[in-house]
Amino acid sequence: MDHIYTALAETNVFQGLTAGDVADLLDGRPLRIKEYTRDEYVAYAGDTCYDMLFVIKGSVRGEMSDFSGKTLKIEDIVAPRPLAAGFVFGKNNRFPVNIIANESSTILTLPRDVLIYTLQNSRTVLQNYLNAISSRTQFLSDKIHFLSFKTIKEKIAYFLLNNMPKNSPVMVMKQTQNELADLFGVARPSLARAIAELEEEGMLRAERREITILDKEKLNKLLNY
Amino acid sequence: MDHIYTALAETNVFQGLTAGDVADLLDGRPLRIKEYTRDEYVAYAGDTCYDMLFVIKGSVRGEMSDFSGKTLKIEDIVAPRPLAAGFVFGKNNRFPVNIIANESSTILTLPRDVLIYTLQNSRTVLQNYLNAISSRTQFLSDKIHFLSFKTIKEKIAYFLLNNMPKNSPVMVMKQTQNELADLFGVARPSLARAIAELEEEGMLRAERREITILDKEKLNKLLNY
DNA sequence: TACCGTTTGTAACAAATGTTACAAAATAAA
DNA sequence: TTTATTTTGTAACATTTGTTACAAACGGTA
Repeated sequence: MDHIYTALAETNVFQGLTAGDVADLLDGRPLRIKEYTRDEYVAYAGDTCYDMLFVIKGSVRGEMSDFSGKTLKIEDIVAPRPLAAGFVFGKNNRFPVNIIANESSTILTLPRDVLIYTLQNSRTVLQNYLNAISSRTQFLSDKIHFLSFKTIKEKIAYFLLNNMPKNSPVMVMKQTQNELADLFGVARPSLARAIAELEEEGMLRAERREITILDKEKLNKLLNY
Repeated sequence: MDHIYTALAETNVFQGLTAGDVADLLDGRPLRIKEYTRDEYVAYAGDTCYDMLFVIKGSVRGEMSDFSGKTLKIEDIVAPRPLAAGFVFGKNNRFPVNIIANESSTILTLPRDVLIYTLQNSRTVLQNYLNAISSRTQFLSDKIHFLSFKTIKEKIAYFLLNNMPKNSPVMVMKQTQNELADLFGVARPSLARAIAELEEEGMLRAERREITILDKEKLNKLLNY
């Protein structure tokens, strides 16, 4: 069991506690541990989420699927990390995605009751847990804000204004144009064209990954309809 | 103070407790109560959110604003309701929107410490709070899923399949086409055209607010690229 | 250096959506 | 009922984005 507690202590939910602290907190509580082989389903989208899951070993992926089966999008979750922390409670506490093992993996199941017990008995874990799901809310909230921009130019403006270094108008992109296009949910040539247009309009100068902001005010105005 | 506790007991976070229970829980804790007049700012977007707020009386609105000021979108929050529950904790615990009073309103401030104390001392409140922010996560998650559909037809298909009555293929829309178009983030005539096309393709029959699903399978397929 | 795979810039054309406008139908009000 | 207002259906046209294709520029490697 020791390696389990050690792995848990490394997750964001138990950070600040030692493996020993975790062992004391959870000692005697009904935990389930299960091994999964490659491509085995850990949970199905729509399943009610009664327990909090932790990836103790290996990695799993979340696949968003739809009304008749085929997969859409993927997120990888590598040990040690909690899984679907935001879906244990709430009105519609169901997995939003299929969870599938990428390799042989170990999943720890922490029943909801045990989680509540733990949250009430460790102020640290409570804080961590609240931070974890709140961060998720904030991340999603930002994402929606971003998605609410209609045109590609607006998305670029928002992205640049948020990621620009503070001192200099020059920034070097970490991503390729292809990765950016995926992030924006647009086609790569469309992104290139939009950048070229912003360039023509004098707002920036772009040369491969290096972008220089020339007119910050004008970029701002793009975002205010 | 009594009416304060009564109002709190009516919020989702304190549901299941009587006003007396709430009074006992919070007795002696440092709560701040402040009155706001119409159009007064309660909080600015970007402000760090140290406390949990409750609208005790009146109503406020959240306005999303951008890099140079003008407002974009609005959500109304009517008493009694908590405000920004998901933004008290987390990495980026800042208000995502400006909060402005719609009328003369009363706001109760519950400092983060008091909130944590309360969560640890009332299992009911802990459960309620977790449910509240988890529901928010789930709501946002659904919203993103919805926004991830590219075409208007896909959005319609998703909306119909999710809101259709279980027994009958006929549904009567609660919203006008205009409201639906806003919800989908598209122009109203574009929505009407998309509905007409789905009709031509034999998936449904639409007559004003009454929509009959004719080919559920075909609608499904739209969502799987 | 020469070679090869990746990334970027660009163009022509197709598809989807927005914009504007207007008339018919439904609904509400007088 | 008549009248006014809202909602819906539709069309023509503009704008934006996607698709496909290809060449130039870049980066790594033999």
